[in-house]
Amino acid sequence: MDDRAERLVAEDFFQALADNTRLRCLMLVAAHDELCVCELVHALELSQPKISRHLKLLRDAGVVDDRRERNWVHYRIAEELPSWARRVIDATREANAKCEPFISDTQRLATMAGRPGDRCAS
Amino acid sequence: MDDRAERLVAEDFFQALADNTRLRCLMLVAAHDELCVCELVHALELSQPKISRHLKLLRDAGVVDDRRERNWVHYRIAEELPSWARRVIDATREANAKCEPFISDTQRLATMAGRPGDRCAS
DNA sequence: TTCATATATTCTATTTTTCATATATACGAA
DNA sequence: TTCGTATATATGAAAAATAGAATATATGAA
Repeated sequence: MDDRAERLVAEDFFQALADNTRLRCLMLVAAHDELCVCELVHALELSQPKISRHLKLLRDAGVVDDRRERNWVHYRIAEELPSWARRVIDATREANAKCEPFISDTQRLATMAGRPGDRCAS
Repeated sequence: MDDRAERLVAEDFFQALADNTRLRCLMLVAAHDELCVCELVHALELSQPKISRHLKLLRDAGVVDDRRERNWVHYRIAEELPSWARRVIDATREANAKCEPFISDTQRLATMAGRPGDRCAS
């Protein structure tokens, strides 16, 4: 009956960002257009179930979209994300990309071998 | 020994915003330069201890400053707040000011009688 | 079908957060 | 000092979030 998208509630959005694992995932995803779970697992050096659980929360909050391609599930910033929320993510990234743990996350991702698609380092 | 200000950690900042009571306080404070506790209690229609507890959390996170004047304690957005965090708050306010519960909060504040300083309605 | 890889989910314990209530403190006036 | 107003804190219970470990599902290849 009511198929319009729910509006993004600010409290829910900030709740989704209020965890370091989710923030680290989001910063990487925002910087790379699209990343799959195994890339995040490698970059953050955390267990796969932990990454997966937090990605689900981000997806349920409407912050990211997922796309399956063969065995991989690729995550990206949700297209439907309101522009204000997008601006929040961008401002956060600009200010924090040069701080830990985001520097190291980015570096580990960049040097990861065997990435899916054409995202290999060498 | 080390008197530099701690850098604002993104996770802590978003954690501070991840609660409706704190968001409602913050949206009002950001829109009004300075508000005291009793104004927030009136506008949000919540108990004084509850407001006070959440304001303390915002203050400890470095998001707001407080200033005592006679019996009243006035809260404002922290001067030291990094610009990226300020942009986050502004983007949130621009997008959400016309949504509930922020509309009603603003209205109740505007019609509140006996406000301190020269902030009376009539 | 079976296997291997990639990802998701369930379970249970632990930690963290939030709340209402009661009490305490700070300040100014009398 | 005592009172009244404004604000802060302490306590204990309830609710929510997070975690690791084990298990389940999905896809494609053999």
